[in-house]
Amino acid sequence: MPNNHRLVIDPPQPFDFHSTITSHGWAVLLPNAYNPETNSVIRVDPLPSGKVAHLNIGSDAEKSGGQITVDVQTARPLNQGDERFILNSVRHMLRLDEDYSGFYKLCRKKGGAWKNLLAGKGRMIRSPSLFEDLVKVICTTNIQWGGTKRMVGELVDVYGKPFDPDPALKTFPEPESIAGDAPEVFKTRVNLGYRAEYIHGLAVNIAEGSFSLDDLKDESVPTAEVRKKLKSIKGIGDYAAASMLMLLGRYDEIPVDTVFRDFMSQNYFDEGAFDPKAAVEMYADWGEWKSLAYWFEMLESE
DNA sequence: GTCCAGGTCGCGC
DNA sequence: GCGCGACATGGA
Repeated sequence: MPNNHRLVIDPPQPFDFHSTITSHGWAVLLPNAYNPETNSVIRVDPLPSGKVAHLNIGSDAEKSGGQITVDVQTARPLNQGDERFILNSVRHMLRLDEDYSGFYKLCRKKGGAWKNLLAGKGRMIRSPSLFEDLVKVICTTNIQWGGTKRMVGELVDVYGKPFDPDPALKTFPEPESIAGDAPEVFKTRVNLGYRAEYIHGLAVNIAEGSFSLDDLKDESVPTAEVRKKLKSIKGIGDYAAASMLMLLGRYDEIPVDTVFRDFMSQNYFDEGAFDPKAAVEMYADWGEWKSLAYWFEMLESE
């Protein structure tokens, strides 16, 4: 008999739940799933106690600003440590502790459509763990979105921990789980193409402790150093590093990829005249908020 | 069948 | 520091 438990979080103000979970594709990359009817994100996660939990992260209010609800389902009752872990995890995913006042200040100054962001937009959903975000970002390079979903889905299916009441639902793999297979075996169990050795290598390095994710999370470390550390990971180049920096809450660098090229070409350049340096330069006055400004300008224009 | 994707690597200059 | 081909895989 599964155990159900509801956790409630009061978000900071302003806060737009729907904008946060739909701010990019992460909400539909396994183990995440988006339920448009309830406007919630579902996901399965391992807990410190060893249990596996099914989370339904939603917001009770129709409008932004409402309480965040986390409906947790587990095979056996949660203990306090698990509960705290889930709350921290959701806070991290939704970036409830990130300060956007500097960004909003610039939006107010710019006026016009930028004011639409003041109602609590600007948050981009991320994964509970940096390993998951790194793997997912690597899986967005040199491939279409459908391919990203397939590869991430295979990883979850083969290396994730099943959720007892419904074993088809699985967690995102721990580095140890992937590192437990030899690289040759890993390659045959999931079809990741040339990315297989990048992801397996990263998992091994993290599992062995030779690559520390804590350095990346350290807010006192200058962005240039974090960037360098990110780029030392095989498979993480300029675009992926800039994307990871965004997920880490550092917005000084714009990820230049086909999405950026297409958006900028269409809106700011004559046919075929796109110039990446000039395009990036257009966001110079956003200072430490450049990539966030670009991203939400693009979302708002859709 | 052929092309190529939310790029990156490793090489040669 | 810059240009360029190779890169696995499966969907378009």
